[in-house]
Formats: sequence, structure tokens, C-alpha cells
Amino acid sequence: MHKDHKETLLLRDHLAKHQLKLTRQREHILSVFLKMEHITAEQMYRMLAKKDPHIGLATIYRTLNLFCEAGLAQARHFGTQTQYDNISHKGHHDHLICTDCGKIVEFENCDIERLQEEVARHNGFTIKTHKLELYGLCAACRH
Amino acid sequence: MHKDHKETLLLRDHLAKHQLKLTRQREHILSVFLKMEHITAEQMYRMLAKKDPHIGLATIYRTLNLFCEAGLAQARHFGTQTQYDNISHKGHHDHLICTDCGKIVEFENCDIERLQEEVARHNGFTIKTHKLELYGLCAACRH
DNA sequence: GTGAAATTGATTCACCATCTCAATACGCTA
DNA sequence: TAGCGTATTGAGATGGTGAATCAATTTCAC
Repeated sequence: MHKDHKETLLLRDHLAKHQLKLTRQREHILSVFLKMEHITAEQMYRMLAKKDPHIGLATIYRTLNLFCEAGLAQARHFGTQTQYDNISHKGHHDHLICTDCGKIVEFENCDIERLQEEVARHNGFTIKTHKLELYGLCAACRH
Repeated sequence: MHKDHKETLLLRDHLAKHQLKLTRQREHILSVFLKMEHITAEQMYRMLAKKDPHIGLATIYRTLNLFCEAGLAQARHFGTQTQYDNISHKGHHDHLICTDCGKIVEFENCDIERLQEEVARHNGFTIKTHKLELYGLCAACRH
């Protein structure tokens, strides 16, 4: 008996509800996507090139947007590119960025997240995701 | 006696320290920028067209990036465009953004800022600035 | 299996931001 | 304030991301 991921079922469900079809390409893209916390279309393209060299970039963009509509992914603009975050990876990371040497430290802080929820509720918003970046000097560059 | 904005002095200081020059274009762009809380290069271009029709888009992009380096502005990618935020509008650094209609609510939360300092100190960083964006649905778009 | 309808992928397109480079403006020095 | 070295400008070219096009192909309900 073959057991599918929760996300696979979610996708099948979305496809069925919208008269969409399950294709070889969509399966391959999903299987790569589920392994990653976040990915860009270009990254996906390079990763797929090994197994299935003929999947076009257009299909990847379309499919990642489909994942967003199906509730599996979330698009986030980071620099000039779009990152597609895997929603099922709940551990969000925020970034400390050194403006001098470019070093990046990832962190997570529950108290901050709780306060964010509070702010959002106070303004009538329901948060889906967030981006927090702290810019400054790391210990090494302060001297 | 002519009294300059704090931001004008900050810009002059940055220019002097980096062997850069104060030009008519930079002055015009600064004067428009200071009136706004945030602006895109395109918006700036249209606003300047009235007074100084021959300022090129390239110059606007270069100058807004210069403002970022001088600590006057902060770039933020929203949708496909880049917003340049006026940092001097203190207490309006952070944003609640509706992913459906694009509505932006600005907020400030001292507790969050204090926790950010704490996280930074814990990692040996000294914060100069930060960027916090919460994405979700506003009250109207939730239904 | 058959056929209507969705999907694919090579390519083109649209858009934003940056780069190029000759012409020009700034500002230091005398 | 004139002269000069250097930064800046602006028009256009360039690059890079993501979306649109459309003929050929694949899926799936029957």
C-alpha cells in the first residue's frame, strides 16, 4: 500500500476541485518542492534538469503559482527574485545581516512572533507570513 | 539665515565623506523624497517631470540608491516594484501588507523593537536598522 | 479507445532596474 | 572667478525575472 504525503493529497484535492490535471511535470516539481524549505524557480529548474531535462521554466513558474493557489506554497519577494516557501515547514527564520561583511545569522523568536500576531489582530489582519531582517554590524566588524 | 532639514545635512555629510557632489538633480530628488513617506522611482519621475522635465530615470534610480547608502532611505520590494521608504518618518518603519488588495498599514511596536535588540545583542550584533513586514489578509479581504 | 479540454515548452513579450559612455556640471585650488 | 580633474548626467542599450502565446501533446471522463 502506497502512502502519500499530506501535501500530495492537498494538491490532488485542489486539482480535482478546479478541473485541473495531474501531470508527470507537476508530480516531479512537487516532489522536489517538498524537500525544500524555500526555493526559487531557477533553483527548481536546475534541480530538475538532472532527472527530467525537458521541463521548461514556464511550466515551473506556472506550477509554483499553482502550489500557492492550492495552499502548499507562499510567494515572497526576496531581492530581485521570488522565493516560494514551503508552508508545511513551520519554523520561520528571520535574519540578522551584517552590513559590512554580509554575514547572515538566522534566528527565531517566539515572543516576537506572538507580538506580531497581536499587532495584526489589532489591525484586523490575519497573518500568513512575515519577513524580519535586522541590519547592523557583527561582533567582528564592529572593531 | 537658511535652515536645512536634518536629512539635507545628513546627505551633505555623506557626499563629503565619499567625494561625491551635490547636484541640482540630487537636490530636487531629495526635496520630493522628503515630502513622501515612501515612493517608487516611477512615481518620483512623474512628480519631477513638472519642475525639471529632463531628469532621467537612471539618475532617479541612482539617487534613491544613494539615499539608501546615506541612511536616508530603505528599499523594499513590493510586488514587482521597489518602494523607497523615508527612514526619518520614525515610528512608521514596519508594515502590515494585505496580499490580496495591497493595502499597507504602518505600525510601531516598542516591545518588538526591544526584543530585536535583545536577539541582536545575544548574537553579538549592533543593529543599525531593520525591516519588518507582516503579510496576510486585511479585514475587508478576509470576506 | 475516443475526443474534449487542459497542459506543455520553445519562444516571445513586458517590465523593472542597471549599465554604458560621450557630454556636462561640480567644486577645489589659485 | 577661471581653470581643471573628477563625478554626474541622460538617452539608449542591456540584463534578468516572470508572464503570455500557441501549436503539439497529454490527461481523463466517457
